[in-house]
Amino acid sequence: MSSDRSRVFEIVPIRQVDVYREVLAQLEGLVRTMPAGARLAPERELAEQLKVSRVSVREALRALESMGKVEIRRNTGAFVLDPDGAPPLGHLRQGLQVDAAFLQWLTEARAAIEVKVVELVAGSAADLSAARAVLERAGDEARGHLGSQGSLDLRFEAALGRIAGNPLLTRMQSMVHQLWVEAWSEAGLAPGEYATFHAEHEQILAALEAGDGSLAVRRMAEHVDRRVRALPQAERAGV
Amino acid sequence: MSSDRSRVFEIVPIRQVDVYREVLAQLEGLVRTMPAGARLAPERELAEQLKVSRVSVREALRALESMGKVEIRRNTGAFVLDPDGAPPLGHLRQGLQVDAAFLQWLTEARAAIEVKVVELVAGSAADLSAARAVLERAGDEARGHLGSQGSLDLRFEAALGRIAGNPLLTRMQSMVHQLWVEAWSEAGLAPGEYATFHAEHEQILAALEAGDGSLAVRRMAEHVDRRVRALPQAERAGV
DNA sequence: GATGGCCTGTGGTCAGTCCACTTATGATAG
DNA sequence: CTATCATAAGTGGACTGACCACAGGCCATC
Repeated sequence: MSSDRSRVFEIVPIRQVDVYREVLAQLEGLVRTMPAGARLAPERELAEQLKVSRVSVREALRALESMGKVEIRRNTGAFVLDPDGAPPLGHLRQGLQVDAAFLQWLTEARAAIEVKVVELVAGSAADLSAARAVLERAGDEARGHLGSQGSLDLRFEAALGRIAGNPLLTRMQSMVHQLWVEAWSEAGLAPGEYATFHAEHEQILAALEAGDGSLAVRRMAEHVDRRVRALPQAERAGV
Repeated sequence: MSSDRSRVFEIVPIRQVDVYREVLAQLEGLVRTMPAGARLAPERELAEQLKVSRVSVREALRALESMGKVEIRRNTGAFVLDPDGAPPLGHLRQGLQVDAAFLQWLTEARAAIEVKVVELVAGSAADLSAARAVLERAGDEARGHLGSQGSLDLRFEAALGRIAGNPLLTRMQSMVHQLWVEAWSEAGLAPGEYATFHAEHEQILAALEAGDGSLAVRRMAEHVDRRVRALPQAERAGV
């Protein structure tokens, strides 16, 4: 063969690019430069600027949407979502049904996150007033109209998450919280009496405010763990 | 007006359903019943069965794809993905660039997960031989050709994750690991000498095998934490 | 048995069209 | 002047029908 010549003519595989992937990449970059809530250009305009068909733009937008990066509102446009908002859970939930085992797993995952959050907050000497405010307000709401019962429990912990100042952890916390709400409602179980949670939250925050980090960590661990033990026996069978 | 009649004819808002959403929901259900690796019906066929256009099917498939539930191979078909495989990270990474702060956050998140994993394994008296096997093999590979250096570190922990038996935690661990690999390579830093990691892993596993859970937990916490302290000074500035 | 051409199935892409709804505009009635 | 209600423009949702490029199997040829 002419293997000597192959030194001169470099043979290189031709990479096959999907148009919609290219569009997706560009739109991802575009979204990154835009503030949350901003509106993207209309599909037709994007298609024209990118010199592709509307179909390709739409497919890319669909992908962006299910990645949780934009929200597409009919007849209105595509809007950039807050990265710290509700995350997409499809992958985490895939193939898992809400039974007693799932609630157990979810509790363990939640414990992992929340305990770390408390640990970080304790070690940072950060301003706790935001958490204090949330806790007070949740208490008031619970004593008044007991409307939004379930999520009250999580708001305090979300506040701590923000204080911890770790966006990665905050987002993972947000996933777990969302799963938590969905799972308990799907299982048809009440998450429990908020009054109890409130007292426990109060103790956790008190420990943090007193500067006793390890006590706060221990209390949070117990706080989350108490949920599993409170599961009805009937549900435990369905593993 | 004839407000008295409105008692008889119940007026109810017409819910606006997006076809592609409906298709997505059905395909999600379909995928759930199929084993990983199985192939979905061709787009044209799905479209015909669902009585919708191919466009709508394609948009739903795009969404499924970016949710990490299926893989679409050109000219070949859509295949069901393993839920415990590589998860989509788009949302977690959105808006965050890989700098020293990010590596710090990532380490904290990883610590949260790994410590919980060890805790669960310690409390379950499960069979540790799989972890032992991975550890030995990684050691051999490291001593031989030092090809796949970085990920060796994570394989042992992934094995522990599987042993822990919490799919939710396993998937979150998988996300963190994938982020870890990407981040270190993007930052252009070597994750470190595997020999050191191996020794630490050995100690963790030894503690588990000896039944000393709290010691194993402590060692894993230190193991992960050591990474942050090892960050080059130059990188620390770029917060 | 190996090679190379051919056919079919399949995903990728496009242009063009129509529809339903949101929003803003502006005319009209009070 | 205010309030109300048609009207028109803008926009996402959906469909049709077509064409392309490639993977994989089939088959005749060498």
